[in-house]
Amino acid sequence: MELKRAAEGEKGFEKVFAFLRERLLAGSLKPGDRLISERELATLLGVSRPIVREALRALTVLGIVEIRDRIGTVVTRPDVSVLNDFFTFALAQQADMLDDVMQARVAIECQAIRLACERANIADFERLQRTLAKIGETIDEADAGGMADFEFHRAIVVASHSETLTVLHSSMAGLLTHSHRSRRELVQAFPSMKTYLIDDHRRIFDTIIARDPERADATLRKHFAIGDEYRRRAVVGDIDKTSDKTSASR
Amino acid sequence: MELKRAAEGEKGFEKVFAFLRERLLAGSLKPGDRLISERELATLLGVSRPIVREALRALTVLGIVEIRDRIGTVVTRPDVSVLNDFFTFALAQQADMLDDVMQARVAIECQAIRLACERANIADFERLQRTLAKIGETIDEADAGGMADFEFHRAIVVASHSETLTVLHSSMAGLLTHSHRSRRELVQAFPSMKTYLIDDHRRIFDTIIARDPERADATLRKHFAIGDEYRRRAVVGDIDKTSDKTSASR
DNA sequence: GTCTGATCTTGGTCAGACCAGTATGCTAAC
DNA sequence: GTTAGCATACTGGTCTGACCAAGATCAGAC
Repeated sequence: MELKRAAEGEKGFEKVFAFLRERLLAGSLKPGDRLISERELATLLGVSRPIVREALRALTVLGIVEIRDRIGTVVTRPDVSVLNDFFTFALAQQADMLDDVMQARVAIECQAIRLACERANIADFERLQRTLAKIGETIDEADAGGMADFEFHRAIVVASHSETLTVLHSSMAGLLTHSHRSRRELVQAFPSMKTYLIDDHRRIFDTIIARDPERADATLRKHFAIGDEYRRRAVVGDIDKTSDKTSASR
Repeated sequence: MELKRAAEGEKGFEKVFAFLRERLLAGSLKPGDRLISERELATLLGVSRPIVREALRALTVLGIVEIRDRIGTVVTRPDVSVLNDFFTFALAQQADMLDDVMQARVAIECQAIRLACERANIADFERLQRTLAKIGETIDEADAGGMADFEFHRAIVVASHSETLTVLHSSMAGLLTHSHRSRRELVQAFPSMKTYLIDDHRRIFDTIIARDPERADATLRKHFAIGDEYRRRAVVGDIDKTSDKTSASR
């Protein structure tokens, strides 16, 4: 009695969701397809329209389907925003997870740069070149600089031509931009950092151009390690001249 | 009559969802908290109950909230299953994504093993030891063997003591178990694989014991590469003696 | 003090209705 | 014959009000 999985014992929402999931997974519903109307779906499955809407809304947040006002519901290509939403919520409730996410970010990027070495094309190189130049131009600006930094790293991931890696990386973007920005705020504190930021990114770029996965990975990893070191030094109070900067943004 | 169209431009579902998201992200709604009833929420936000249910259902599939029948809606700790669902759907519609996910898996695990070298404790070592032994014991069984293989790799990630990495890794678990299993089916085809499976995992284990991140990463990476190679060879028809095995499971 | 049952509340669901635009087809004008 | 125009049948978006089943609660009986 407790498990009525046998028949169509599922009730309401589950029934509709299962019905749609089945078609989706089986492939009889492919991206671009238009679902039958909510009303039809309701009568077809013997449930009310609000229930159907619940199921459709569920699929919407999963990025599988898109409800278009007055048009209909269409199957979409799986979207990134789901992971984005999830991480946003998940991290909001566990702030200590930020350091953890950084680790995941390192993981993603190091793998991405390996793939980038193999798969990057001219367009990717150009994008990397552009973003690299941007880093040099915005070296003295916290916001723009942080953005440029992020764009460069994103370009690496994009160059991996891996949808999954890109998705994972961008889903952490929101959290990472902050770290990029705060790193830039340290530039004024550590003059040496200016060199580090420019040269290091340049070195990373070179490894991709050279298509040397091992060296790319190692260089990128070192890049992160040095960044950590700077941040650590800042935390322990190695800064004196720009204490206003750091305190202001915290 | 149309109250609040002016203020909160969002309509219906968006309004409720935004309202809840705000509280969730701000932290005023923490895991374990019970939300106000659907009816109250409806009147509070000036929408109908079905709309509120849509929003709650959306949060449910995101694993942020749990609707308990006749009890209420409570905030839960973000769950991995969302990612699982997502990948399942995403994969069904883009089969080529599997290879992509494998790359992400490699990324996660290689980062995890590095952390594991630093952070693994006695309990982690014991778990690794246990799962390693299991691999040897179940070397001739496809199902149990695949499971043991997976458990070992999971133990590595767990030993990294990184929540995020663990979450990401297990979210791909559903897909990976299949790959683990199919790999095991190749054991009969390639006698040499038996050695590969046992010795290679042993080597990986040793690197963690030695707390040598670089070697661990490299060894694990090579492990995956060899696995890929076996799979590639199987695909191109390098198997002759056990064609029944492979055709049966496909 | 404990047990029991009525009542309140909660989620789960339904039916029917209205609105606002879209899509379509049919008519009427050119 | 072609096309401009409009009526109509859709679609999603939403609301109202209602009923059910079962957990939660508390008053009253024992």
